Amino acid sequence: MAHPQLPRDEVIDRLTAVFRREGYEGASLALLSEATGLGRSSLYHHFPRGKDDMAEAVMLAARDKITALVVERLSGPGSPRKRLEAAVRGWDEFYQSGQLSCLTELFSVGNAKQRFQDLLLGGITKLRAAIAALLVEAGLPPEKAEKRALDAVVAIQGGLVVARASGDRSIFPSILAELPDRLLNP
Amino acid sequence: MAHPQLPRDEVIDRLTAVFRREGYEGASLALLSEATGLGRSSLYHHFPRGKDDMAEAVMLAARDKITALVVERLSGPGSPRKRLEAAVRGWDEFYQSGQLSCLTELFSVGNAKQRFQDLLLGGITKLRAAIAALLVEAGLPPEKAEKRALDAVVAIQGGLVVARASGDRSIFPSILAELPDRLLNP
DNA sequence: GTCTATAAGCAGATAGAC
DNA sequence: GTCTATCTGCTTATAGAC
Repeated sequence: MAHPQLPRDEVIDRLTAVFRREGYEGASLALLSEATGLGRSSLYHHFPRGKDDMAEAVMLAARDKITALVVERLSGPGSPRKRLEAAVRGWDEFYQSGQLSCLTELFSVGNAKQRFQDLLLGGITKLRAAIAALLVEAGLPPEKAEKRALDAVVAIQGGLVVARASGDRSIFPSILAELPDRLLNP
Repeated sequence: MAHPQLPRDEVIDRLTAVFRREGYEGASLALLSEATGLGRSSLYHHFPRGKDDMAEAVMLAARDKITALVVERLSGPGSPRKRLEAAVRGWDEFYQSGQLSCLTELFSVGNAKQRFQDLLLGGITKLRAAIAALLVEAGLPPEKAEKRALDAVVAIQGGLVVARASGDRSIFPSILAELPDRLLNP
């Protein structure tokens, strides 16, 4: 493999798959190298500070993706229910129906926690805010909207954990399907 | 430290703390040795297959603890609400109000996943069954009871993830506090 | 049951050729 | 932009003294 010129986005996608499967500590340079088809030194060329830089790039790309697939749909045009349903499809796509684990989870353990806590907190905060704003617009009192927004984030994260630990692929889609009614119910 | 004769249960508690903080891959023998005050070789004396054996002992001890603190309380004497409230106190104690992460989460990633998936699945299944049985006894139709039992497990796991990622200590206790009403409501 | 010493291998990381 | 070769330190694991 001489000059494959794999585009950066594709490289980051493959790195993301490894971090999701193995966790931060488990994602060794050997695995990351194998997944991308790049030698270690090539990885260091693209990510000078090594694994740290790769993890950061993965986190930023995930944030952008969840912003496009979920957050922007929540605050886009259309009725609150339609927007919520669009966001639900976005979550399903982002987590591939629960088969993929969440980086939030994996990057909040051990060494990775200290480095990425700010990013994690920011991501969760924005997501909660976008859901709450939609629910207020749908007519819920602000306090109730905040509470349900947190419930939604908790249900999604918990759904991913339980789905993975149970090996049951139906759990996550079923949680997502119930989300609109559960949130919008008066 | 010559012959401290630390009881096995205490050793396992200290190992548990490391696995919870660092994850399976992040829990190195150096950290495990430091936490227990035992040299590497002493650890191998107690756990001949090394880290694998330690992790297994930690998982089995956690299963026993959650059985005593939660599952047995759910199926114990008293009204369903009282039993549920007792179980909620058990969860709070087991997770120290959400400050501790769940082994379910940490052991369902990478290498650890293959080795411990059976244990994880068994634990979640028993917990779901115990909650569902209590809800049926409280008058809910079986299907609804099953669904709410899953919701409860999801809320707890998700609450731990979100609490840790947010660094907000109030989230987990607040989820626990709402659980009885949320589950028993007709 | 604990310790010291050590082995063998893999981790992350770097230098320099092409 | 990729490669090969190499380095240092840490990883798991074992042998054997006390």
